Amino acid sequence: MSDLLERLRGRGWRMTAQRRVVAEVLDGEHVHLTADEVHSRAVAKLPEISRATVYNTLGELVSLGEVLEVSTDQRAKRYDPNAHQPHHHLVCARCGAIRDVHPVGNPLADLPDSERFGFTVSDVEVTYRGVCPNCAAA
Amino acid sequence: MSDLLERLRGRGWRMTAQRRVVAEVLDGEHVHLTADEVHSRAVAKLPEISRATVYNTLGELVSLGEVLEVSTDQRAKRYDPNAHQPHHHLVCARCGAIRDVHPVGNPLADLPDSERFGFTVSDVEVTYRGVCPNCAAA
DNA sequence: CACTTACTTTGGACAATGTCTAATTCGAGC
DNA sequence: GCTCGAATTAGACATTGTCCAAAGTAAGTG
Ligand SMILES: [Mn+2]
Ligand SMILES: [Mn+2]
Ligand SMILES: [Zn+2]
Ligand SMILES: [Zn+2]
Repeated sequence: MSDLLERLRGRGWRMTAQRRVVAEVLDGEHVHLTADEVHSRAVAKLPEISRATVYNTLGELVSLGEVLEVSTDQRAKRYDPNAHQPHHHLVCARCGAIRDVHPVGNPLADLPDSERFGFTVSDVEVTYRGVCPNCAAA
Repeated sequence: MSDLLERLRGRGWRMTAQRRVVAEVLDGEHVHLTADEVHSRAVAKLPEISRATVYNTLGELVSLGEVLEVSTDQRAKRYDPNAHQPHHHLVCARCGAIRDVHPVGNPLADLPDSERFGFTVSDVEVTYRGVCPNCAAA
């Protein structure tokens, strides 16, 4: 994660204990935390960090393109540090577990012109749903 | 829409003015209204209908499989009467316009076993994003 | 190192969306 | 027309997120 912090400092980001902690919490693979989850974990490392700062920092990381906002359910937005490799998501319908996945082919090509209604289509977002091995065993 | 009302009556649905109005509001193609929008339009036809009833009725229609809940943005859920023909969505990033689309091929087949993490994958949801002709012209 | 200043953080008010409940009303079968 | 279980209602409450004015601080300057 010092990669990320270095890059951010290079972009003129003022470094604070709060921002360092948020960046630390977001480290890892298949990480898709809600703002509230980020806040809880951040508080464990820096008890005085406020909810507003977590929201501010997440918003900035998204603006900078260093974190993605994903919404796999209609509850809270989730924050995804895997911003530099395009991917989609596989979600367990029972427990909510989320994995990053890389389907083959280009889903954009699957939308015929006759189904584009004159839109300029530039992006596609795919969410697979199913049951994870843990939940299937239970 | 009397199709829908007939079907619902057949399923033992008690018919009320409120439910009739909600069903009327949801009639049409490419309809994807929020609960609040449904409420506004319902109030225009039946001024005393309450917010709670709109939420209740929409929830029941979803449970009955007569209306789909779609979330194309991370704001409010949208309610879609086109529940009997599987489809995906094309969304204008500027104005939020939503069209029903039918991509070719089976997107489920595009997810290799090596990318399934042991999940039993049963469903996929695709959202295309772009700019609609109206917004492109402006 | 101390100073300065613009940037950051903070608590709490506020907003948007949705859920729940207890009291009242009502549809529809008899 | 009655009756009764089902539906409606207003409003309290919950969750998620935004905004603001006041206080604190990172980091460049000399
Ligand atoms: Mn991801
Ligand atoms: Mn639709
Ligand atoms: Zn699971
Ligand atoms: Zn548009």
